Amino acid sequence: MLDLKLIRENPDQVEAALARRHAGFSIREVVDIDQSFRQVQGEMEALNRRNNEISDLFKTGKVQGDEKEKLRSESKELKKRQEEVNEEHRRLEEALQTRLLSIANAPDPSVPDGKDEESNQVVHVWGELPQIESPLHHYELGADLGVFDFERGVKIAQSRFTVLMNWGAKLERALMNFMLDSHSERGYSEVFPPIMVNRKSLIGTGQLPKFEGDFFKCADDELYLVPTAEVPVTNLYRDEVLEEENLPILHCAYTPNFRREAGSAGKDTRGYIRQHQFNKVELVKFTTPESSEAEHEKLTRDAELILEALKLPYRRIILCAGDMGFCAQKCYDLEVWFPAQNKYREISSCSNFGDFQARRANLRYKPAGGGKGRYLHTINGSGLAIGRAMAAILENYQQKDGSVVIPEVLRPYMGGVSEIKPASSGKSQAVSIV
RNA sequence: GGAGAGGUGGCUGAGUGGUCGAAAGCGGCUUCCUGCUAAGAAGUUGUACGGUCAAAAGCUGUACCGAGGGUUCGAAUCCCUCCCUCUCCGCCA
Repeated sequence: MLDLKLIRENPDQVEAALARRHAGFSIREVVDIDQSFRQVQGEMEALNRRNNEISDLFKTGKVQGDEKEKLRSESKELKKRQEEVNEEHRRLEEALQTRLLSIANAPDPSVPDGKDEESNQVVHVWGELPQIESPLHHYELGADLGVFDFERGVKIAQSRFTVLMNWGAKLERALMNFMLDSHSERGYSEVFPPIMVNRKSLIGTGQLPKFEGDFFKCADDELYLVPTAEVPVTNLYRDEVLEEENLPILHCAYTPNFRREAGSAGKDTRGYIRQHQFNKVELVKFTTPESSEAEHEKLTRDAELILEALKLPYRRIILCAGDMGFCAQKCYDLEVWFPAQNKYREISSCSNFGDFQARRANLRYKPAGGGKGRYLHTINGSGLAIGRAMAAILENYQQKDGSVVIPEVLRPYMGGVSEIKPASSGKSQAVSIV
């Protein structure tokens, strides 16, 4: 949520910043509503004041006889008008609030211009692309290795649900543990939150009210399956005032994530990279405004270190203003190399939200030098999407015979197994080369 | 699921329909005092949104005692609805 005062005082500046998103966000309406809202509030307060005066007269016993009746009827009269004014006030407040909640964050000045992904810029590229002759897709390899069972996933749930079998299940778990351990060592404290959350939490991190149809919602309870650990973890401190000396707070969390993928029809229909349910380790930071930029860089770097440890070729791109998510003021995507697709695909998205989420979720801190609570800054990023990491490993580590080498850092998490092989029976086997 | 208790300021906790933004204690802040630590004394201390002001301070208005309604000139206090928390019982990994 943008600062209403900022909008009120610098409407043109805010409007210009939002225009960079090319998404039709306009604050003109907000400015108008705000103006009438404050006017009506003035009227409402005047009525209240008079009413308070009247009851004060009764209180001090200064009125008697006739006077009392007169005041009573005046008060009744006031009340009628109050009802109308209150109704208007309420209506305007709600309108203002929903408008404010539906306006995206203003892009940071360092974010490049552009309308869509065409204008995203490569920041740097890491790793050497593997030389593989006619590489197989991860889902082809995975089917032979017996690590994915796509058909049964559909049978027991729906399309875009996949069952991991055997070494697939183990690899997924290995990735999860490896990532959590790595981040813990780097100072992120681990959190394992609820994976169902209430509406307030989703409003706090910006998914609602604008993206209502994107999430799975329980029919009989006001609860949603989390689309990302960002939601429960960021909302941990909702409506709290933290101490500056405890900042920055760094958390890492594993959760499954659930997304309806509305609007993705036809995209990535094969394979494991766009699922309704997928696993992810998320990094979340709470910082002061002064340090958020540096912490954002560090967090992005922490995500990259996972890719480097797995020896997966990747590149970092900075999203242009038009391609950034709703809440972000600045965002880097990490893209990992998929040999069979012959391109880089997103595996992590690391965003600085400034005080946008903090304002929504009422996340504040008390400055060390004293003074009023200030909104803190929130930053988060995937560290990493586990399913995509697994798919990338299958493709990048594939051998001529259809076997797949396990990245070294994962072997301790896989019982020392260094390679998985397809078997004629269709069941995968593990071979220890060490 | 059944029965009961309760939601008040950063925390604990009192509160008779008006003098209650709300006692008291703790904590926080400021000052004083004792050579240090600790203790002691006095004062001060809610938030939001408006108005005034170049701005801050100050002053000032309104709202806020879980949420929303109702009764009343007037509600933390009475009534209704909802939400949440806790305890006991049942069920359960």
